[in-house]
Amino acid sequence: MTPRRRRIPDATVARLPVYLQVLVEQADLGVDNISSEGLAELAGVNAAKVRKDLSYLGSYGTRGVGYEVAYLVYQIRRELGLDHDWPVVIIGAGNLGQALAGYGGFHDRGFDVVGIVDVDPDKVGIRLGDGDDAVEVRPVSELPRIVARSGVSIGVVATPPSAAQQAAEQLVAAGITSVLNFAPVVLNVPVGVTVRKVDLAVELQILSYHEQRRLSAAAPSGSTLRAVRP
Amino acid sequence: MTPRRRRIPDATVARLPVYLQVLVEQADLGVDNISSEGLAELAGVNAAKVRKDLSYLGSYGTRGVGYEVAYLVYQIRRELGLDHDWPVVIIGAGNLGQALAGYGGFHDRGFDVVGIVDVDPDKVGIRLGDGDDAVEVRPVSELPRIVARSGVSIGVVATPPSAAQQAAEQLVAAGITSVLNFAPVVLNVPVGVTVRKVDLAVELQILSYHEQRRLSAAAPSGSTLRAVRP
DNA sequence: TAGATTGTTAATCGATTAACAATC
DNA sequence: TAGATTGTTAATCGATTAACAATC
Repeated sequence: MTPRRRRIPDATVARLPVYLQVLVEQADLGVDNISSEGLAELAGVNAAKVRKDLSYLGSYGTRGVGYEVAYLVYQIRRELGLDHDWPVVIIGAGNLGQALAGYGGFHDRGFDVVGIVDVDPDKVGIRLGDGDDAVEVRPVSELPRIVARSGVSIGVVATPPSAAQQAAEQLVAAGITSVLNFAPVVLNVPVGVTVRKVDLAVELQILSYHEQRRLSAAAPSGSTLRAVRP
Repeated sequence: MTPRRRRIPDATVARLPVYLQVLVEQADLGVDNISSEGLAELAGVNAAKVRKDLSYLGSYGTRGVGYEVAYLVYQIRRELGLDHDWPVVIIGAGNLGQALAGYGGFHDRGFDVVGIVDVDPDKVGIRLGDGDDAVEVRPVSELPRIVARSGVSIGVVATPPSAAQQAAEQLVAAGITSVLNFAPVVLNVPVGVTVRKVDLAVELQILSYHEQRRLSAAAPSGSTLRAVRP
């Protein structure tokens, strides 16, 4: 009854997809072996971190030689659960929802948008994406059926902020256990449901902070840009 | 010549926009004062963290009372450089670039898309967004002019992965100092340029990992879902 | 064997949290 | 004054990194 493998640190889990991406690229270039130093360089991290991260997966390298690219790709994919495709459902077919449904980057990396739903009857029926991967916007009432039919466990919230909490509840009620939230609100979900949040404006706000610092670093010390204290 | 303020930890900078979002919401609801406990609850973190984070900005609370919402909004905005709008330019007018240019969430939070460029002549001329904020796709050759005219310092890379590095170089050459990268590649930029990366598929991959764990936790110990070791 | 590179240990660093004196 | 809540200290935890023995 002991777990087969210790928990992998969050920080490592977040980097594994980056290593995977780099390794797949190298495999395509015909590279068979790579050292922690080489992988680190390409992934933009340091070599000790690469070795430590990979050591959580097991001892898959060869001392004096490095790591076999194809084998490492296989192991990282297996660890992340990427050895099979994942169906995904999107709730909210506005600007962003439509772009996500039509975004090839998901399908390319093993995620199939099997459904997109919206409350707005005017949006229902719109076809998004192309070829085999095209989906049609359906009413929210069909969410449970879509989830049940396709065995979806990952849902994407792409509604306006005011509708996001209800959307999340509808996803959870339909059986979704992982949520990717694009709405700028904090979602409340039952324990056991995993939420990740991507707030596009927040990313810009953080860049704004860095730009701001750059400006004040550049400003002369007697600058008029001084902070105002009450 | 000493810096007016110690550096704020990255983890804190990443949370400030969340506090800001919650505080603006509360201000709209007519709430004047909030305790670290209340803000923590709404932001989904713990109260000690809120107090520590806010303490990096200064001592803006009142013991026994809490924080004045409006004043905290003002201070966080000032710290993040959000006391004025920021112009933003997008390179790449595919699916994602078009969605970002038309995405109201940027403008709502103080970011103006002042230009979007693409190498594809077929894309040039497409109008995106609506009303005052509409922009027209322009050729990449106009990038330097757009940056110079609008004083843009933040650029968004929304090209396919194969074009992303060159796109980043064009942004930097045009004078951009902060880059938001949506392409699934590691960008190489000169020191001094800040890059943040948002990889939509990576977010799904991390959720995939959590789903995978959920499955193997649920599977009986003699399950056929056992990992294959060589 | 000599050279290279992993996997792991131990040191360091940074972030989180509990606890509480300060103070409204 | 009594109750509430901040701001800060100190303890804890987790992540990063350097260093090096193990080993190909």
